[in-house]
Amino acid sequence: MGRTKDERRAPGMHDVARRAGVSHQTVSRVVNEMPNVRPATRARVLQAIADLGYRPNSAARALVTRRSGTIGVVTSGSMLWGPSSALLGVERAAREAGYFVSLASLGSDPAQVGSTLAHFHEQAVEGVIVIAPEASLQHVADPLLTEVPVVMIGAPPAPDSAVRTTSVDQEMGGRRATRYLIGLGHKQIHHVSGPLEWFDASLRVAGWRAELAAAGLPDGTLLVGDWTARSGYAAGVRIRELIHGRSPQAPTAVFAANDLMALGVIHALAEAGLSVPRDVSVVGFDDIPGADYFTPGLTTVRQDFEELGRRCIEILLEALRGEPSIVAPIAPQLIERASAASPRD
Amino acid sequence: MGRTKDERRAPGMHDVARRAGVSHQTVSRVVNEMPNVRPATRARVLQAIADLGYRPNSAARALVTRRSGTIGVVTSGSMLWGPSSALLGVERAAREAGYFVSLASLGSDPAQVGSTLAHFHEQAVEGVIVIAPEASLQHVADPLLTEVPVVMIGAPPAPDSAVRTTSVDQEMGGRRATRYLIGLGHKQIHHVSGPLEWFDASLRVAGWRAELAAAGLPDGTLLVGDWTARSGYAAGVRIRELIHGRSPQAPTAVFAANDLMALGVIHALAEAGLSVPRDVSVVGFDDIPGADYFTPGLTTVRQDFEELGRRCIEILLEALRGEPSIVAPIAPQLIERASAASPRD
DNA sequence: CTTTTTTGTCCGCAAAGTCGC
DNA sequence: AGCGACTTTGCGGACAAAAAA
Repeated sequence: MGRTKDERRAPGMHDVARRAGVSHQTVSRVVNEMPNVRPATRARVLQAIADLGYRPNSAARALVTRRSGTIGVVTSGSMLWGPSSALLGVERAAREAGYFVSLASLGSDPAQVGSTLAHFHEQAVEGVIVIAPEASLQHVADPLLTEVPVVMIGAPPAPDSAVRTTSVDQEMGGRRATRYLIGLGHKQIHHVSGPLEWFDASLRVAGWRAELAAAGLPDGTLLVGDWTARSGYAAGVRIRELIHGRSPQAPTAVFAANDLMALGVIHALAEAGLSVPRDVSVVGFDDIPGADYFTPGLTTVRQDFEELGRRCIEILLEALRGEPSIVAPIAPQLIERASAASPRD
Repeated sequence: MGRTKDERRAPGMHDVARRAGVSHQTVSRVVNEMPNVRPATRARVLQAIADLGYRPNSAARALVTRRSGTIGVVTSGSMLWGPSSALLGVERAAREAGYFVSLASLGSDPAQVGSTLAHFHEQAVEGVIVIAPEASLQHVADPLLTEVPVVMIGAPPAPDSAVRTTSVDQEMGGRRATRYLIGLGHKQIHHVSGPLEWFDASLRVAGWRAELAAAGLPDGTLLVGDWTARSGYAAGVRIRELIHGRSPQAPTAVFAANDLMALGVIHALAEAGLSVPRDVSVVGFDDIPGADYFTPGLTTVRQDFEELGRRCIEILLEALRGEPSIVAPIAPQLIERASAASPRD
């Protein structure tokens, strides 16, 4: 019921075979680029395929090969700049590799996690990529692990787990941002981090700490935010209070774990008459669109999500072939703009 | 080859049938909730399904039903806030409706369009949603139209085409922004638009014009940008020149077609010592994350993408059922913040 | 004994694999 | 080497057979 019956069915191998005067088997061989087909025959088949506009039916193929040709991508529900860019990169790379991409976003509801996996399982995805770098989600895909390889973006490598990972080197990002500020002469560098359950967040914290220690500087104050500009603003308010109170802990520079929070920090400082970078330097993370036109233009750390996506697929393919993967995290890049400068005193 | 052979195959209907002491057909009936199965039998089957952890094989089902249970979503390659939010909304709604979502992004390469559609065709998607509201892409999905319904987000309804559309009412958005500025007492209101090939862009222009006309105000100047902060900055530079030149066309307010461009405009103005909103009021569009912490907080027009996604799927389902759709565009909402105020003089 | 459930058999779907010629 | 016949995959549909009413 439903469909009009007169829609002529798409041609099948059989139709192609008849038209080319061969058996459907031979068509299969041609399509799958198997050897042992005479060039002349191959040409005839190819011609017939072109004539009929034949397209292999992926359902049938999936049925018999037990491979769906699709990979599942799980994203956390929040469409922040990072995750959505990573998604795009993954999609591109996947399609280039000839895979379909099935998307599923994750609500916070844990029941949804189960249904999402069931979803993928049902669809017989050949691999899963998780773009949800929260520690709490580290194991979302584990139930599928016995069946298909899982690659998780942004999670730390876990040698004991079969989950493969890849990421931009967040710690290095944190180090680069911090080192840059140190290089400018800053000695009190605070950090506004993301939620510490996010790997990215805690790694950036680690990088910040490590670099301070390496330079022999005292620890700065850690202010924990939640990636939003609002939380950055709240941190900024605390920072400006420290400064106005001439606290010994008043920073001359702030490293924010993403650009949105950096924006909030700058806003809070500006509101109190503090100028960036004259009074306080600020470095962000991500290089979101528009960061170059914040006031002032934001010095930040950029991640190459295209590359991340590509590498992610690469690793997944390696896993599918049963090969090991070389895991070299991607180096992020510091983008110098106007929000950081040498301290005044 | 490839897989280790000892992985025990997933149970099939047949296994379930044996375990429940019925035929595989009965299992099918239970699974598909067909009538004419005795409750006792149904229970036995259900039990067997649970015991074996049986999951219907979607490839086989797709093969025989000729329905894949997936819908294809095409997005333009740019992961701006709008499109990616819409994508998320669509995905949520689709999965709630029991569909898989297959994602394909579009490069600018027209050849890619073809391969994308082939991709979807191959996968036998049951419907396609296009999130690529550029006029140039209006017909990307046409080749598929004879086969499956297509819903296009943000395109104007085309009664002659089988493509269904839904959108946030962009013209109304443009009107609301403009009316708000008029209400504040502005008489020279310029507009920084997106590329006019984008429906959203030209509709916002239309709304701006219409509202100016309705208020009996002269046309403002139209500056065409490309959605980026950089282009907004360029427009801002022209605007500040007008103001400093005391041109009769100097605006007291600017309506930017997205927040990023508004950011650029503000940046250009601030650079020249012009204060927003004291010297010039600015209204944006989208309410991107962080817009509330721009300096000043950006007055903007917000679109409900969740709702958009939901409605999109709704329409697609209606199309699938052969029902007509009521197309009521979604009303966007003006968010008042600090970037617009009454003009000084 | 007829009618109405309920259940099972056979076939098709569109491709791929094995073997044999 | 180059090709075709037969079988397999997991599931749903049409119809028929069996069971219940």
